This record gives sequence, C-alpha cells and structure tokens, in this order.
Amino acid sequence: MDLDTVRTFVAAADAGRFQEAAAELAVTQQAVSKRIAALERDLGVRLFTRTPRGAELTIDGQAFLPHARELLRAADRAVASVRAGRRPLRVDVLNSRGAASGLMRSFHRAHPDIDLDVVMLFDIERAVAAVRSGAIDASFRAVAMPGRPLPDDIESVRVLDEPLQLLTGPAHALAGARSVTVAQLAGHRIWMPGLVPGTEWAAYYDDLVAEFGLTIEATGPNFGSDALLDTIADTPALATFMGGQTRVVWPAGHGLRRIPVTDPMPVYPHSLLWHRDNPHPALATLRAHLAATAAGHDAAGTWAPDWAISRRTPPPRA
Amino acid sequence: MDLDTVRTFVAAADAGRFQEAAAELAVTQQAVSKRIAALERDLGVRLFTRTPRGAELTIDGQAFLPHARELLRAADRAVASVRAGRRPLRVDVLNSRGAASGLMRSFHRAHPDIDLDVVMLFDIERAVAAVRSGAIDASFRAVAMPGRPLPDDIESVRVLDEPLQLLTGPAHALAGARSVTVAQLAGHRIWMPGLVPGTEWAAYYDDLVAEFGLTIEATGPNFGSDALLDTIADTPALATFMGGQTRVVWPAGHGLRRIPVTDPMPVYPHSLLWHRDNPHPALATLRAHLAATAAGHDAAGTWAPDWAISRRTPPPRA
DNA sequence: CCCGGCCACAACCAACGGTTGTGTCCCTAG
DNA sequence: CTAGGGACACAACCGTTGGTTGTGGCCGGG
Repeated sequence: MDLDTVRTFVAAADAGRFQEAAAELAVTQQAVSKRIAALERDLGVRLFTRTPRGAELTIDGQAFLPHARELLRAADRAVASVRAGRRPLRVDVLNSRGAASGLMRSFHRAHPDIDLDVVMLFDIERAVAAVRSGAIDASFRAVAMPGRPLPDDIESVRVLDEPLQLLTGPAHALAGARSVTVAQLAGHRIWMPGLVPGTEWAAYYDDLVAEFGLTIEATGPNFGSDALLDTIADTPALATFMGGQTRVVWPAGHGLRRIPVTDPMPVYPHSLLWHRDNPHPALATLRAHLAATAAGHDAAGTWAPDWAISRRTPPPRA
Repeated sequence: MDLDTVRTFVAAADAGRFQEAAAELAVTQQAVSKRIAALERDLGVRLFTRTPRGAELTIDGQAFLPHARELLRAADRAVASVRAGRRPLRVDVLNSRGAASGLMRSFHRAHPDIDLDVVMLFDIERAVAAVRSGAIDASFRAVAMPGRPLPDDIESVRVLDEPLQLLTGPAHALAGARSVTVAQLAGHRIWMPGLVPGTEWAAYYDDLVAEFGLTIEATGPNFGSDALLDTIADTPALATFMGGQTRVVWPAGHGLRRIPVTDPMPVYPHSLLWHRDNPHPALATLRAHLAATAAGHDAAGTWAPDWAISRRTPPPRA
C-alpha cells in the first residue's frame, strides 16, 4: 500500500469528486481513478459509488476513511521525528524500563501536547557527543566517568536517585528476606550480563564492587532481560541488580523476588544533561517539570560514586 | 513514502543486518540497500550506520523507529477495517455529535480492546438495508418510518431517549428562559436546514409540528452545523432544535443558549437495530453493555411519535 | 434533445524498483 | 601476514508500475 494512494483516497472522499481531488493533487482525473481502483483492488472492497455527479463513499469507504486519516497523521509524525529543526524533543535514557522512562512518562502526562522521542544511546560518552552535536536534546545519565568531567557547554542537574534492588529466584538463600544489607551480599554471586567495560554504568558497578567487596559477574552474552530473568528465576545461586523503579513484566508464578538493599542503600543517580545553547522550547518545559516534580534526594544512608553525581548548580531558568 | 519501504526499515532495524532483513522480506540484499537509501534520501537523514558486520541505527533512526512501527500498525488497522469477516464492529449513528456517539464512546471506554468503526448512513431505510446485508453490524436510529415496520429479521431495542433542546442566540425572545413549554414555541421560527423529506428524522419533526402546531423551516442549503450556529447566534428571530446530549464546540462569548423544552418534553428515541443472525462477537458485548448502562427511559411527561419507538422485546441473550 | 460534467477504459511512455554481477571494506582464522 | 568470508554499495539491465493523452459512456439540466 502506498501513502500517496491513501492521500488520494482522502482527498477524493473530502472533495466528493475525483476531478477536484485530481486538481488538488496536481494529477489528472484518470490518475485518481486508477489509484482508487488499485486501492479497491488491494483491499478487496469498493470504496466509492461512482455517479454521474461525482463519487460518494460506500459504507466500507466510510469505515476506512478515519483509518486513512490516522495513517496519514502517523506518516506526518514519522517524518517530523527526523526533520531538522523544530522536531520533537529527543531524550536519551539509560534503558527503556528504568527511572528515566518513568520521568518521561510523567512529563508526557503533564504535557501531552509536546511531541517526544526517546532513544537509548550506548554510554555517557556518546550521549555527551550527541547532546553537543544537537542530535539529541537531553540525556538522563550518571553525569560522568571517573576522571572525565563534563565539558563546559554541557549543563546538568541531578533529578532522581534510583535505589538498586536485588532480584532473586524463589530458591535463592536471600529470597525470604524483607531487605538485605550490602554486607550480606558479600559472597553471593551477582550476575549482570551485558555490563560493557568502559561505560559509565559498568564503572558504577566497579565502584560498588570495590567499595563493599561484592562479586559481580558480567560473563556471558546478554540475551536480553527476558532470558536474564528466566535464568535468575531458575538458578538458586544467582541474583542480579535491578533499578528499583524498573517495571518488570513477568508472568506470575515464577516467584521472582525484589529485595531492597540497605546500609547503605546503593542508588543510581540520574541527572539530566543538556547543551547550554540548545534552543528547543520543550527543553525548558522539561527542566521546569523535573524541577517541580523531583523528589528531594536524601543523601542520608545512600551510596553513589562521587564522579557520578552532578554537583554544579545550573543557572536559574530565564 | 511507501509502506513497503517502512516495513523494510523496521525489518532491517530489528535484524541489525540488511541481509537478514532481505531474507525475511524475500528480496535480495541489494533491494533492501536501495530501499533504505531511498528512504534516507527522502527523509534527508541517515538512518543506519553501515559497518562491516551489519547496520545499526543512528540516533535519527532510533527516533524514527517507533514512529515507523506505529505507521505499520495504523496501516494494519486500516486494512482490517474493511476486511471481510472479523472486521471491527461497525455501527451507524445518526450524527457524529448526538447521543449515539456518546453511547459508543462509553462502550469504547468500557471495552477499549474492541475495535470499532462508526459510520453515518443517510436514513433508516439505508441503515436497515446495510444491517440486513451485513455491511454494518448495528445502527442507532428511531426504529421505523410511519407505515413501514421493521422487517422480521431485524431486531431492535430502545436504548436512549434524547431530549430535544432549543438553541437560541442571546437576543432571542426566549433567550432568558430557564425552560420553555412546547406551547410557548408556537409562533416562533425554528430553523432546521438539512431536513430531508422522506427520512425518518424529517418525519419525526413533521409529527412534532403536526401535534403541537410549531413552525419549522427547512429552507436553504445546509452548510454544516458551524454555519447554522453562526446564524442562530446572530439572528434574534431564529432558533433551532438540538439533541440534548449533543456536544457543542463553540467559542465562548457568542452567547448561545440551550433551553430545555417541557410539557411535554420531546425526546428523540434511539434504538439499537441489528440483524437477527449477525455473528459478530462484539455485537453481543455491545448489547450487553447497553442493557447494563441504559437509563430506564421514563415515558412520563415525554413525547415521541408512536412509530419511532421499538416495542418489540428482544429475546434474552444466549 | 443536446450539451456539459464526470468517471472509466485503452494506448503509450517514462521512471521506479527489482535482479544479477561485481567491488570494497574489515574482521578473523590460519 | 595473508587468505577467506561476510556484509554493504554501485552499476547495468529489465519488467512492471503508474503517469499522461485520447476517447467513450452515462446521466441530469437547459
């Protein structure tokens, strides 16, 4: 199916005459006739009843019309999503089910008129490059890597600390605990496939391991979170970390347990990063929304690496 | 833009390699390469970074991908809307802003998983023909025309009486009234352009006129409800009737008044019509929903033509 | 009764989109 | 270091699609 054909159908339905639609589309009447005939052949139904005074929609045509309009709107949105200048606000998140996604959903609920696109970049380095180049407008990340401060033209503000939780199967030794301390985790095998060395999230777990003497294995290929949860559920000796705000869609009955970690509570600090000179109007709206809704992060009793935290106070918004 | 191209883009993005996408789509790798190149040329952005080990999405590609998926879903829905057998439930309503539309919105809220298509047919005659032929599954209508009973294979049940209200401009003689009696309307000019003789809705107003001695003018071409409201707002001597549940979207400040009519209250009786043998599963759901939510229509103090009311009690649902 | 408006059909032609064949790049294995 | 293989791009070729022009049929109005 061709969108030009759908456009032709909508134009003909609105005009009520093929000729007029043809004039609008700058083609001949015959072309419109052929396009409609082809569409009717593809769909297997008659869309118009031809009369000597024009063409009017059949019942099938009436049913098809709103779907055709929606199709064209979707096409427009798709094109707009990559249009240079005045495109939807484009935001990078760590992963599709973490805390940043929740913040973006909340923002979307508060401002449903603002078009959003969410992308997931590889690491902070590429995110910063994309923010600087203007390819994305903002990024939710831990702000830096050890020894690599943010460039001057990138601003950041800490928006959310996401507590880490332990995820275990029902047969795991800690499965029955209401909560566990970091010290209790020493000696247990924690499996996090897909942890790529050199990224800021790998650095976060490196620091966590170094600080508290944990055992984190990043071995094996990452077959996705479904496969990971599958293995965790079935393997008593394995557990994994998961963001406390991650939404897990998992069939009931597998007995997966989410257990808060305390003493201290490791948190993954999400900051919003953006370019100092980014003119996108929705960016200011997003920052205002985050400033208004961000729960004050209480540092007492939590742990995060120093380098991962945005310390700079952004200038007050204009 | 061609939907095959979009499909190719999605397949390539999912596969991560043009070759694999080509195999899925049963074309050659070169064809996929050309399609993607054409799409990138059309959009003016690069969607993939080609590597010796495949192709991965650029940031623009990532932003475009969900829109592309939505585009394909919209196309599927559009095709499904006219697919013979197992298509969305197709319901005819009197007009897009009347009581029946409200009922369908309520049904959609209660059963968001059921796909619906709403069409508007010309009159009860065509609606009955469409219901009998299976072109539509149900119709909200006053059930008949004077002297023309429903065929045996069409069942009906009264679902909602929509009270008529008077619509006037701010300078109309009745503009200040909290309510008006039918007797008070005698002598006032009531304008209803677009009332086509021979339809069941025209017959309804004919009966209203005959019973209470009103003056209804159907003169002049119908330029749509916007133009009608415009004229009503500006003409002190004119008023019109409007369904009491009609949603009027009208800029504030024009001072249009909606005035209930009493003694008796004229109501437009909407019944659901459907074919005895229609097997669409959602039709039973719709009937159950209407039976559960329909407010009992209190006949006391209301008026409607005899012929317009469904008297038959439908058999209990299986 | 003829004219005019509108749509469908036929013939023709250009351009698009697919295939085959080939080149280049890079990673990996030996 | 080299050879091989996997992956994508480019070029040439060709059939089909989709456009145009020309024409005919149908129906309503003057």
